[in-house]
Amino acid sequence: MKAGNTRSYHHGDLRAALLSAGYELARDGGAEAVTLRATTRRAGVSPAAAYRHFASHQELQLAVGALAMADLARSIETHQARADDPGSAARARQRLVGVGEGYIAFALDSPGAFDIALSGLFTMEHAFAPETMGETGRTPFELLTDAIADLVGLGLLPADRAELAAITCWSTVHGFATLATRGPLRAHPRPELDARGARIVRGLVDALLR
Amino acid sequence: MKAGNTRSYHHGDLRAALLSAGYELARDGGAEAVTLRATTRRAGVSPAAAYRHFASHQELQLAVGALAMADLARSIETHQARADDPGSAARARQRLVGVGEGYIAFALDSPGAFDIALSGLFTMEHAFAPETMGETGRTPFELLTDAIADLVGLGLLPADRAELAAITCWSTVHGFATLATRGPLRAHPRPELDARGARIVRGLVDALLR
DNA sequence: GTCGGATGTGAACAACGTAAACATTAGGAG
DNA sequence: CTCCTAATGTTTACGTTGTTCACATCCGAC
Repeated sequence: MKAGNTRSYHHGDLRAALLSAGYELARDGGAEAVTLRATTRRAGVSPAAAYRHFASHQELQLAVGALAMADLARSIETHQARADDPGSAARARQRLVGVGEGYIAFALDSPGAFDIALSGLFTMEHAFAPETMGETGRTPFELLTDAIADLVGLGLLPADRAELAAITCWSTVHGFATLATRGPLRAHPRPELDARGARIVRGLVDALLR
Repeated sequence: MKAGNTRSYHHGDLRAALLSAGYELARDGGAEAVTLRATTRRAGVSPAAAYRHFASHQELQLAVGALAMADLARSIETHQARADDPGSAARARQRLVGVGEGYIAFALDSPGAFDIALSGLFTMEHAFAPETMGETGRTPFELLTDAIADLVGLGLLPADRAELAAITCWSTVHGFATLATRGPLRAHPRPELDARGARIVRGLVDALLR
């Protein structure tokens, strides 16, 4: 079958088409909008067809969430790349700041994608899944632990506080992103949220590296 | 009609019965379990009856969430009361620590209730709603801002950093509670989560009051 | 006592997730 | 090339959900 011929009985790569359709639905509408029927409808296929590629509706949502998670990784990587200072200490610090900035920026830029990436029941295994990796081949969680490990390696953070620091960073940034997208802060204007997010991230990293 | 006579056509106080039934469903099962039909079923009433007291399914969930929010306020108040030190500075500090501890303890003790309290689309108006107040007549959000205001009044926190401190505290605690109940940390044993939560809260308050 | 507004019921509808039986096609074995 | 099988998509159906509308019942004010 020729790729792009949507008329034929078989689709060719329906799994990818469903993921793409689901991601579009998630972008405006969040996880709730990624219904099995709406997704198959958008892919021009009958509802039951999805069951040849996903065991259930939840698995479809999880797979779409993985797409979003990969975009989250890319957002983090972009913000990490902005290391003006080539010094290794400042660089390591910027790597951690970039995790927070990229996390928050992604949530504010595409709240629907952020929603489906994090709303689902992602477990700790999910934290290392290849399909959630960014350009550098690392998942969002790995980018965080890498940044922390670098700081420990440079003696900027005591090793026995590394794990707690990682959880604290993740908690703060995730909490702020949630409050700013789904929570009571979601009505606030975007520039204000950007400024607040930046101050929170820098303030937290400052506090941890002391 | 006599109260408690469930046989009569009219219920007496169906609104309260629905809220109570919905809260029970939420306690095991989270917000997702609070379906309109399940709630009316448990109250021994037809599905459509709910529409005499709530405009929609979402409003029912929101009202049940308010019940949970009030319990959250009570949990915070309980933890705030543990101020061993009568000194006013240590007391103010404990008020803030109590917010974090009570928040996390509530989430870990009754994740279903925590879910419906925070998952819904609560806006900033909701943050002051009377039905979400605890014993002291203050909502969770007010308990947080009160604690911060006290610290400012005692000169322990610069006034211009009060708002940012409030958002940071909320973000961190909310993020940790989310990660520990719905997120990747949910499999971890309870005592470990308690210890981590306590360390995060104390560490954060220490960092802020410097 | 009667009547009106408030409150609960019943039946119906569209949308959803899911399963089972059936239709169509791709791709390898001969 | 042909044929067969496994993979993939369709159809139909079922139960559940939120919601609406016409109807039934009851409380309380007059």
